[in-house]
Amino acid sequence: MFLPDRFIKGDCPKCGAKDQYGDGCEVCGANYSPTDLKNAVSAVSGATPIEKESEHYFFNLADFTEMLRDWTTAGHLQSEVRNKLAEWLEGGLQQWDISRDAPYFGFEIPDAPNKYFYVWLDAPIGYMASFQNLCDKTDLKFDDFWAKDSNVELYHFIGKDIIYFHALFWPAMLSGANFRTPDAIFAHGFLTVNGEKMSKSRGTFITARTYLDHLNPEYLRYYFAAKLSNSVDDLDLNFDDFSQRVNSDLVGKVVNIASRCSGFIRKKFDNQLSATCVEPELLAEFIAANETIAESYENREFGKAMREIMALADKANQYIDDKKPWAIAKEEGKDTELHDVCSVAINLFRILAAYLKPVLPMLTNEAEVFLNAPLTTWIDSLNPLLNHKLNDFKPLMTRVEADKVAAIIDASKTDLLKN
RNA sequence: GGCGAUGUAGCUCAGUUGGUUAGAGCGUGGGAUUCAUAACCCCAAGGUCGGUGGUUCGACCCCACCCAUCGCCA
Repeated sequence: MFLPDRFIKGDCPKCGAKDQYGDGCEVCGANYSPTDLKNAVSAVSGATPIEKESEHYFFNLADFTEMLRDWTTAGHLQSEVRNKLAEWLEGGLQQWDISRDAPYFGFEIPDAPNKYFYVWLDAPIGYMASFQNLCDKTDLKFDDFWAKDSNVELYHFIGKDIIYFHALFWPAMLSGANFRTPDAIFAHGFLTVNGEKMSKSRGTFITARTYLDHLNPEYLRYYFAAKLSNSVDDLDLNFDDFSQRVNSDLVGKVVNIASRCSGFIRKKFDNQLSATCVEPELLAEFIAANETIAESYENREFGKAMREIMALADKANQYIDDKKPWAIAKEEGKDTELHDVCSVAINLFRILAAYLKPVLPMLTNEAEVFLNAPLTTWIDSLNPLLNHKLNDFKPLMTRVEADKVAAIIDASKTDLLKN
């Protein structure tokens, strides 16, 4: 394989320091070419590199300097990303080597035997190809989305390691080919596990498949949402925090609201909600929150959205605690009050379920069954369920169990041995 | 090595244009309660806001340098 400078290590040709990279010596500060290194080896395989002469194809990125300077500073990028790209632009854009010699994978370059397109040239084009494939099967029109004058919104969600390909080369490629450019590139950080990089040897390299074999995906969806912001910060999956957070927020708070009131509704009122809403102000407050929650979602401040929703869940539990339906139930002639209080709580739960739907579709489906009412729209006006028949409540979500988490880690270690 | 970021309570994270005693959730300790999947409610402890200088009447916030961590280097 082709070895970039830093994948070649060896002894400094000037001071003889060992284990130096191919571009410069960290001991004496000398700069040199990787071919000057003594006792050079591949940092990847340890093999001795050989020199080959090869013709390469280049993308003349510098031709797009002005276009990129405008595009990268026009609100399409996060500020951290913009700063990073400014570095490249200031240093002057170099030609981008877009060919690789066989053996390589992907697409062979036409009329250039044994030469292939560099993977990051064709990978984003694959987005368009996939979409064309979809267009072929539906009524969608490719040009409506990708033509220069398209006003459809186009976003890419990527990891921070591939920012350059999507925020620098990709807009230049699209521009050069006379296609529209993305409205925005959203970069996320990396996922760490228990504060460390995922490591196969430590058994912390966890695949989605392994996770799914043991735990409900909604746990992870919520945990990620609760910790995600619109920055490129890394995100840590801390299993202790994960279990506590999910159990506390989803089971202890949100589901608990329905759980603790549904029994009264079922036993005393045959699962029929009250015909009147006795707390219109409280419900209005919950509904008013839809604006800030929606704004947080829109801004990709998912953690903020989850905090806002959980604050409402706390408020709902406080309301129940304040009214004490279990005490009301023991008093003669207070059935109406009991009915009203529990019905308010169920309606509060419904609003929370609607807010959580983007993150927890399965839980929301279960809630819809229980509520016997669809949550197909964003709740932004007062429209409580009144005189409405519920289905019997059954546990909407069970707690994260410690042995399941341990099983994931064990399975991850076992998977490693198999490979 | 160059560059970009990150560093706030035991854990995970918020802190809007610098402005009184720095916040939340979880965890911990205490209390209350028993409707609820030992859940919920109330109270409390706990932080030299990575370090050192600087700017300012005033800095978690601005500047410089340093340390640690992460990433990128076509």
